[in-house]
Amino acid sequence: MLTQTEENYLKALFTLTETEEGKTEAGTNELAAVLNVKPATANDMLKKLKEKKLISYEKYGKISLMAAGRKLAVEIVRKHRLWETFLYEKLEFTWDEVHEVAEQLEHIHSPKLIEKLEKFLDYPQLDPHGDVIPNAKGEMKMPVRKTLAQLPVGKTCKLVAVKDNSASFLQYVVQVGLGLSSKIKVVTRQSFDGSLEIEVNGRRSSVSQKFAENLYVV
Amino acid sequence: MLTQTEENYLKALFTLTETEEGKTEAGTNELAAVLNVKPATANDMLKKLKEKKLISYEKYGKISLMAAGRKLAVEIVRKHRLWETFLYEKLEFTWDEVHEVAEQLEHIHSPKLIEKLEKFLDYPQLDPHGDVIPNAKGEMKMPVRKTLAQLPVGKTCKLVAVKDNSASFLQYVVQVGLGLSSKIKVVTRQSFDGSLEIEVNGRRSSVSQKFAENLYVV
DNA sequence: AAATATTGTTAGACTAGTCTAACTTATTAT
DNA sequence: ATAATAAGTTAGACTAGTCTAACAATATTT
Repeated sequence: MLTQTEENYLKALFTLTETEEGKTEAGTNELAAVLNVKPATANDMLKKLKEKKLISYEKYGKISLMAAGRKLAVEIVRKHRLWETFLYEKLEFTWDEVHEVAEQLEHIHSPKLIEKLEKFLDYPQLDPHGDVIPNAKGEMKMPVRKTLAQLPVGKTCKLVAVKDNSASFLQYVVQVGLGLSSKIKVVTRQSFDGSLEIEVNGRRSSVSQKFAENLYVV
Repeated sequence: MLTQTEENYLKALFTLTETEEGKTEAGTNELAAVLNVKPATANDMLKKLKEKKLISYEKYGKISLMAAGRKLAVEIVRKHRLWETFLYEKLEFTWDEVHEVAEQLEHIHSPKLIEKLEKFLDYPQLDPHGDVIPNAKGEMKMPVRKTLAQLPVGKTCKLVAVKDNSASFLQYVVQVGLGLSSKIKVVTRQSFDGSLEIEVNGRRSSVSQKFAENLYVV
């Protein structure tokens, strides 16, 4: 069985190599940065994970997950997102509070617990941030997602997810009056810089293109 | 903040010094035994916990919890019992399955999580084994508890807790047709050895005095 | 009270995970 | 194509938690 630390490395590699489109490899420094450790530390762990045949990696080369490693990583992501859903839906946690606690809960080992939790939550498809929850087989059906930046002027849409899950971004989102399932209307778009004027619950705000690109809508 | 290991030592000391009536101290070997480590290991940790002023302990002397250590221990017991209640009541875990998973969940650090979980469970007083759940202030109101062995012949009672929480005992309990809240009628008692004939859901069984002493009833 | 048994302690070693500091390889820019 | 920069690696050290083996103190038995 893996240690929590090993699990964290696999999860980080998963998000690093599968979140950004087309990317399938990561580097030592990059990995160390997201895990808040020094490159030397990450390097040691990479050797260990290679030894266990969970990643493929050669000295001075790029890192990628092997099938067994990816499977374990997906399992951890699944647990993380199910716990986030539990905290949000059953325990009244807010959007930006769930992540930190789920970081701990994702390391609880008990297949039965996750099965039962998923059932209790009635087999949710998306977590509170709108990210896909892998099913028990490790499959993630990726919905095609559109960002607010792509929506034509005049149209109304519903917020289903955010791309950036940092607490600072989430707090900004809340500040603009947005939450999951909020209705958003695009009032105007500046062709100069792509910034938008939007309307949420009758309240108008002006947001940058970058902001709009971080909001997934349907 | 304490490590999981430190938390486990405090919890073990708590159960060792407060579960048995009148006992307020423990020894190194005894502690090591319940934690499944060698006495040498426990000895190292005792020095560390003493350093942190969580226990009182002198070389070759007995061990007892100091106020700060006891408070932390109670907090862990509280978390353990709330999680057991959650697993049993919400996730359909059985009586004998909850403990193992709760051993992991009790180490999640988040005051808000425990507050909300307690509220979600509607402030339960007893866990699935009938043990008292300490409240947020760390108070445990100990109910006076009667065992089945003390019940007069002819009386009917309800099972609220068991003294021995070992999986083997719990499985035996289930075998006799008993569960939490089961109604039990004492049909006969042998004055020779204190053994009882009991009736549960119309089904009669004969049980030893020792068995009956491990069942708390109201 | 001496012998024996139990209980507790110490010293030294090991693993996992981390660090710093020095070094090597690869990439980029002039 | 060489110098500068970035990325990656190694060696050695540290902490936490564990072990074994040897030793010391305390308790028990005869």
